[in-house]
Amino acid sequence: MEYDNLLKKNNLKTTPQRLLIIEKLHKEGHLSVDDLYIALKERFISISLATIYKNINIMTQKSVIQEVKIPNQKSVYELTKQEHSHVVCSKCNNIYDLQLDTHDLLKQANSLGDFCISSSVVLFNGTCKECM
Amino acid sequence: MEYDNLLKKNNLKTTPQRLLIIEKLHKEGHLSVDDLYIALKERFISISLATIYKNINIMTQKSVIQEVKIPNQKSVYELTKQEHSHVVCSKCNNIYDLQLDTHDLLKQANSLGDFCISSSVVLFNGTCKECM
DNA sequence: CTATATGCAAATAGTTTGCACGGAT
DNA sequence: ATCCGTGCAAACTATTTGCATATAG
Repeated sequence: MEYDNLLKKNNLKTTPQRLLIIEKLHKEGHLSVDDLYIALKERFISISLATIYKNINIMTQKSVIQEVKIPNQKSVYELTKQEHSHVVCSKCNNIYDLQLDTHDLLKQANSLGDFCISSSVVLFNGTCKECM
Repeated sequence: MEYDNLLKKNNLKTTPQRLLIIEKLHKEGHLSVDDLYIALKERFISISLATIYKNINIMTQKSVIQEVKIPNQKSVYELTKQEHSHVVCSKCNNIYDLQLDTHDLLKQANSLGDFCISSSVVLFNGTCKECM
């Protein structure tokens, strides 16, 4: 199990709770605090919301996971991976990953000369295939 | 005062509190709930946080203003205007507006065929002129 | 005059903290 | 054996709601 390593590398002890958080995020992609709480509750009936929060916080700090803030919605979390964009479907509200070339965008932003831009976060609004 | 119209158009009564919220946002650009509370408190000593929240909520609903969510920071609000991007300076944490051509970006996102993209929100991280 | 906004207090939601116990290394 | 994680309860912070009064139209 590679998740194990991911945790060890960051000096985080491997616990079943943490593994399940990571596993769920891996499978589902994007989950809110409540999503995670409900999901983990299925396997760990007495899990506490505090545990979810503590783990989200420490794993975010260690960049194992990261928060995705979305207009008009609760934040969700995802495993940290290669930089990418998101699409929020305005029908089903699902969130999808998108691999984009943001090179030109960064160049454009830098060309104004007022800023030294290092990274970008792009979020799209639209409709997904299933909802079209 | 044009703000007056902005409110009337949306069936919102013109109150000094609302005018000041709009005025502050116009001048300062991006303010958090607390920023606004502190700012309005100067003129209206007995203003309530509830008033700030109620006004932010209704004006957001009517699209007079809008929330800007930023990674690792409190949300701020701005007057609704032409679509634009934001730069967050990682030194001073100020937020700047940026007028970008996102045409290519949208095209790129649409060209994948999996989504029908209607709009984008772009946020840059970098350093501003003063902090360089 | 009527409808809506304000300010206060209370209620609710969301998140964090401290501590005793249990599990990982 | 030690350190860290978990779960619980309590604390705290953020936001919303209900109501009486005040103000805009």
